[in-house]
Amino acid sequence: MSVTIKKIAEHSGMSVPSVSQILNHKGLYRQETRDKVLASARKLGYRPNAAARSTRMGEFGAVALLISTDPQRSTLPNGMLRGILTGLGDRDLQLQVTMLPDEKLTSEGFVPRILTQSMSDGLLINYTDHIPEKMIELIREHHVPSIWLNARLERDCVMPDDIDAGRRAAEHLLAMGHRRIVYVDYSASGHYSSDDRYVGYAAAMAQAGLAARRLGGVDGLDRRIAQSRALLGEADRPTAIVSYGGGSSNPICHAAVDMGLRIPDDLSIVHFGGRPAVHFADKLFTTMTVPEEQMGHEAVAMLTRRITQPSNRLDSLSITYDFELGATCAPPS
Amino acid sequence: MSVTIKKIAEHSGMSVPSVSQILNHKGLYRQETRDKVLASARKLGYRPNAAARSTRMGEFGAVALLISTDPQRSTLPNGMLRGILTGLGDRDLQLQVTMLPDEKLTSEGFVPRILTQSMSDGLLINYTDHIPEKMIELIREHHVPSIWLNARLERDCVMPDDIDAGRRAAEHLLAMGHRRIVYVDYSASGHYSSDDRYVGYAAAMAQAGLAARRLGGVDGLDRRIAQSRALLGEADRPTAIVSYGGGSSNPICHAAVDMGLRIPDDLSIVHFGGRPAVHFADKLFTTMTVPEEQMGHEAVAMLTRRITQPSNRLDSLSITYDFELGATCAPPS
DNA sequence: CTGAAAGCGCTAACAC
DNA sequence: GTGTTAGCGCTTTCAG
Repeated sequence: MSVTIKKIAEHSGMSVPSVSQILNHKGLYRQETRDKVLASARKLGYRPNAAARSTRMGEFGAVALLISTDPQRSTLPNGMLRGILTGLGDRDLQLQVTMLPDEKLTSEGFVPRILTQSMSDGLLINYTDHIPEKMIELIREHHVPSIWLNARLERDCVMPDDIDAGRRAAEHLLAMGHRRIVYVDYSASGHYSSDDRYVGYAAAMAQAGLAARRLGGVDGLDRRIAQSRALLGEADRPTAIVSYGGGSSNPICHAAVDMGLRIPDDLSIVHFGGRPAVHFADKLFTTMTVPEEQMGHEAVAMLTRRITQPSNRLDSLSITYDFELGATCAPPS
Repeated sequence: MSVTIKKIAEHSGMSVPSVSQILNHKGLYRQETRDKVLASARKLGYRPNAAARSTRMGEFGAVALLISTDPQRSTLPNGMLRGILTGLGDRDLQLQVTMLPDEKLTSEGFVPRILTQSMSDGLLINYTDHIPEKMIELIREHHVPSIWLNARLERDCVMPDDIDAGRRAAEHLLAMGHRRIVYVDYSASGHYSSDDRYVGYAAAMAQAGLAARRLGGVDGLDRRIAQSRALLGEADRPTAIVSYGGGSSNPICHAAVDMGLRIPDDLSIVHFGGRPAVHFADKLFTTMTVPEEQMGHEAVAMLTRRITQPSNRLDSLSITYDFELGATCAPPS
């Protein structure tokens, strides 16, 4: 059926090992013989069998990306995917993608094949949700080099620097002269970034001698708008918002517009988000942009280091956010 | 280094093939022996080597997903990924993801390994951009079962039914009593869906004895808003819009709000989009939702059929959009 | 310069 | 019931 080295050997009148050598640019063969073999290979449409090669070489030439099953949220940020794919491409590695069941739906004890078999040279684990303890144990036992993304671990982990980002977001507004700045977070994920961004924001506020304040914890768009409206209706209403993300900015913006407050003239907003940055009406949000692509890239770099030196655990890497200047911030009126 | 069947054989005092048989629940061995072998396997932490198994079996247990490199747009719709991943999971297949260079950046003639080597049992090709002719040729020559997504081919292809969706979007508005309905499309992708959605819309308009009208072809958010504003400022301004997608709805909505037109009271909008549906202010867009997950699922089903019966080319599959009733449509005032 | 021999980890067929 | 033999496609080593 398929074209093997053996067929090329027969076709070109050479031995199997010779063909292998020539196809891999090894050995000291006459140019004439090389050409003959290469011609046969091309003519027959030869494609090396990766599995056989892996078997022989003892490596797979592939790494796996484990993502959690989350019906709602974006499970695989495209920037990160791009970063990973280009990073792997440079090293001639393939990417295998597997969904990891999260804590809730692990009832039936399903374990993905990637953890029960040996089929990749390393693991990239995008830890956005709650992976069952059992899975984490399995990953440990697997003894395959692993790098975690978006987790908060001492070693072998790549994460965005949310504290720094929170601080810089607040500092941007403080530098413009804002004093009453509130942190709004309507996400309900429980991810550590929620707290970290607040911590950074609060640190900047403290340094400026100002009180920090955090809003959120309300479910449903209507109730979020109502809460935002209450905030903006206060006597000493805030002049600026640090918003956890798009889902938090929307209720705030809608409430503001509804109350006749203009953005950015009457209310400034900095928020966090992925690429590409989003708009509010015709205005680009001033955004602390998650360095997704770079995270993917760095994760691959770390993983390949761990693959070549399996014993060396690596210090985790914090990646700073990009700051994207939009049109949703102005000095307070 | 790693635990092989051979080590289990030594540890349990059995032969290599016997261990293999027992691990694969084959042969007629005594329960006692089975237990002995399984115990050894567990104790040593055995993980079957997938590459060796593939070599022996002549199949890879994996399919590849080819996506195009597009820095801007979402290259891998998450719904589709989910559909593919769950579909493959049911058949115990792995997913390999590869980026395919698009027409423009193929100058250097880079060919991904997935096309030069034999390393998957089939290909899923998400054809959103312009893949170089040379790549398509290579895919043909590869002789590996392939299914195309989002392309418009007679065979071996899964696509959403854009014509039907365009028609249904218009019909929804017509049924509410709208007569002046305009199709707005600010996408610049040149994807066939642009035209197909219009064709469906136009067909519904024609059937109602009304004139179809198409707006778009303008670049930059400001100019789009300006054009939208002009449209809504006309004497016989439209009372409803069928919008190609979020990027087209935004300028329209912004212009409407700015001109004091309320949505949906003064202007109704139906648009096309992925999941989850998006909001305009506090209102969910009435949306024709791309059946991403189902497309992924069906594509896998078709691909596995082609893998088991390689000669049988399959008729392409059109998948109907889901209709999601939002709050952006109302009868004309 | 080239080919014979050996082996990667695994499985199918067939002895005994 | 279990072990022997053979072989998947490929690469490495080494003899000639």
